[in-house]
Parts: sequence; structure tokens; C-alpha cells
Amino acid sequence: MDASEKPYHHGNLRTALIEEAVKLAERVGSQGISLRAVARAAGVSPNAPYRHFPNKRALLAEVAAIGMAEIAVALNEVSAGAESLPTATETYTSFLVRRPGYAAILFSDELAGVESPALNQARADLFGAWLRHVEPSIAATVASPMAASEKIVAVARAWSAAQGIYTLRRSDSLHFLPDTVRPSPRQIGSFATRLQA
Amino acid sequence: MDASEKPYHHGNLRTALIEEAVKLAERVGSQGISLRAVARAAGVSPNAPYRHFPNKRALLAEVAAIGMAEIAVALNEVSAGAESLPTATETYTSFLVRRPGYAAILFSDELAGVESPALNQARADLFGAWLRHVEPSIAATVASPMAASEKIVAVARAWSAAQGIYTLRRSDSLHFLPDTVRPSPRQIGSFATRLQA
DNA sequence: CGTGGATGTTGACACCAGCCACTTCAGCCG
DNA sequence: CGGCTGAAGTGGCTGGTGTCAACATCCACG
Repeated sequence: MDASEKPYHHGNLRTALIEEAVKLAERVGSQGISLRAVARAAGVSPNAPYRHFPNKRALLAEVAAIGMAEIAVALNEVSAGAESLPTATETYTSFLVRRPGYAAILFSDELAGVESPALNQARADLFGAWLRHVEPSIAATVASPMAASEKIVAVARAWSAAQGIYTLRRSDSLHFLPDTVRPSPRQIGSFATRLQA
Repeated sequence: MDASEKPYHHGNLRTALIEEAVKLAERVGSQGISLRAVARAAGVSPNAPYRHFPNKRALLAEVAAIGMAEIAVALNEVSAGAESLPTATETYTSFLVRRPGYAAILFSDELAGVESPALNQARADLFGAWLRHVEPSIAATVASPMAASEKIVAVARAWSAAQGIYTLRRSDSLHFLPDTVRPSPRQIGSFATRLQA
């Protein structure tokens, strides 16, 4: 039974590190994520992660890429329709609320200015998911057909609005407002619907 | 002339620390702000800051409060008018771009979950500045008079949208889009104007 | 079998936040 | 003027961190 007790080689350390990083972020927030703590959680020495990632940022970038991909999946799962813009915004922000581990990492300070091809690809894919999901909703609310660039602008705006809701919520910048008055994803979503008027 | 060379007491360390923190953040980003580096920049021993701030977070909170106040001032300086919503958004985001030191600290991970009365007050004041600046613009675009809570919701949305633009820009999440298609403050601003349609 | 290369470990260095005891000095009280 | 006191700054220490270099282990392929 303890054949898996303490083998010298972990066997699946790379993915284990990624999972533990998310779980750790869930518990202690983005500040508490230390590479050593992640290694500890994976039951491995402090420097073992360096066999799989060149540095801490690379691990976080990988986690962020996976998180973005999961958001894209969530967006694709929700059925798109004429009212898809509000639901997309809702889906986006509720994912970040439901998965605080990813949320903490995705836009963490440590990742600011990190160049990672995988992360860049994930960002582009996420944008694609927004675009696909939201397109019919945009098309439905506008009279004349939109140019492609207009659609892109609209989607970028929608993502920005959703991101802003979450950021202000996370920093509790609207702490003084009663819940009923704070911007909810759905409100902003329907708000975003009107941008092509 | 070197009477001011190395006096044992700095004389104005508290404000000096705040200034150096901003300058440091400007150069090295939010990750590089160590209390010791700030102390070093102020020409003082690593522990001197603890005479003026209980811990690092308290210093950062103070800086953030000042930054928010400066944004509020900027909002109040711009003349408000019927088109004030786009210009408010522009003012907000351009401040963060122009003052990356404040930007790095204002929504830094380290300040997440920090309870500071001064910071909370600054947040509320900043919201007040948004409200004052943007109110005429909102009133102008709506037919019937708005309830106070509706105005508040509208302002919270506007702030969220502006914040989202900046956050996505900072993380370069829309790196794959040409500049012309990325959401600009002005676009989002006029976008926000329409929410009461 | 044996060995090479991937995977983990140990040790070390420089840095950090925060605690403590100590020193310096300015201003006040006599 | 001279001594005291408390605020401001210093240096030492602990526990923690990211990262590098050298070493140990072990699986897979010859």
C-alpha cells in the first residue's frame, strides 16, 4: 500500500505542482503562493520544481493559461443566445469568484509583464470564446450588419467591463455601497448589450 | 553645507517614505517594492520605517489612499459637462498609465483584504468624485429623472468599466489585437453613456 | 547488466518582513 | 545651564523566500 509512500521520483510532479498551486492560492491568496510552499504541498524538496519550470513565474503563467482555458470552456458551455452578453459576463465573473485560486493568479502582480507563449495563446483563445459566445447577442441588437472590427471592439469592451467588476469587487473598492447598488455581472452585461445603439 | 549630510534624525521620514515608495514602484513595479528598499532610498536603516508604519501594508495603504485622492483631484479638475462620462473614464485610466507607481500599488495583491480606514475613506471620496463629475452627463442622457440609487449604480458601472480597461491593458490580455481595436477609455466612456437608454 | 540522462535532494547565497534591545538626540523642566 | 525623557533611528536576530550549483537516485535503453 505504501508503494507510493516515498518514491524518489514523484512521477507526475509537473501537473501536481500546478494543481497544488491553485489549491494553495485558494487557501492563502496570491501573496502566500511561494514556490517552496507549492513544493511542500506536493511532498517534494524546495528545488524540485526547477526541474519542470525555469522559475516561479513560469509555473504561475502555466496555471494562468489553464485558468483562462477553463474560463473559455465555461463560456462555451453556456448556451449562447440573444441574451448571451449578460450571461457571458455573469459566467466570467462567477468563475473568478468560484475559483479564487485561479482568480488570484490570473491577474496577479507577479505575472505583470511576463511573456509566455502559452499564456498569450490562452488569452487569445479566451477572447475567441468571448467572441463566439457573444456574437449572436451583438448581432441581434444592431440594425445594420457590423464590420468585424466593430464586433471585436464590442467584445473587448465586454471583457473589460466584466474584468472591472471583478477587480473592484476584489479590492472592495465599493465597500461603502449596499450590495443592491453595486454593479452585478448581470447589470453590466445588459449594460454592455446596449453599446451598439 | 553638509549640515544635512547625515543627521541622526531624518526630520521628515514619513512623507519621504511615501514618496520613495511611489518612485520605487515606478521603476521596479509592485513586485519590487520592499520596505527595505524604500528605507534605503530614503537613506535610512531598514527598520526605521517601523517607527512610522506598523508594517509594510500600512505604508502601501497610505500610498494607495493618496493615489486615490490624486485621482479624485484629477476628476474634479476636468470640467464636467454633458460629455463628462467619456472624459472621466479617460482621466481615470490615463492617470493610472501616467503614474504607474500609484497604479502598481493601488490594486496590488498585497493590499487585497487590507482594512484601512484612510484607504476606505479615500475609496469613498473617489467614488464621490466620479459621482460629482459624471452626474450631469448621466442626467443629460436620460429622459425621466433618476432615482439616487440609479445614479449610484450608473457611476459604479462606469468606474468598473474604466478599471477593467486598465486591468486588461496592464496584463496585456488583448496583446493580439491591433491598437486601433483595443478598447480605449474614450470608447468605453461613450459606451458607458448609453447605459440608461 | 551497465550506464546516461532525467528527476529530486542538499547546501548555499542574497534578499525580505518583522521582532528585539540598544543608541542617539531634541526639547522640556528645573 | 544641566539632566531627564521619550521619540526616532540602528544593528542583530529569526524564519522565510527565489534561485544557483553540486550531488544523489533511479528508470529505460543499449
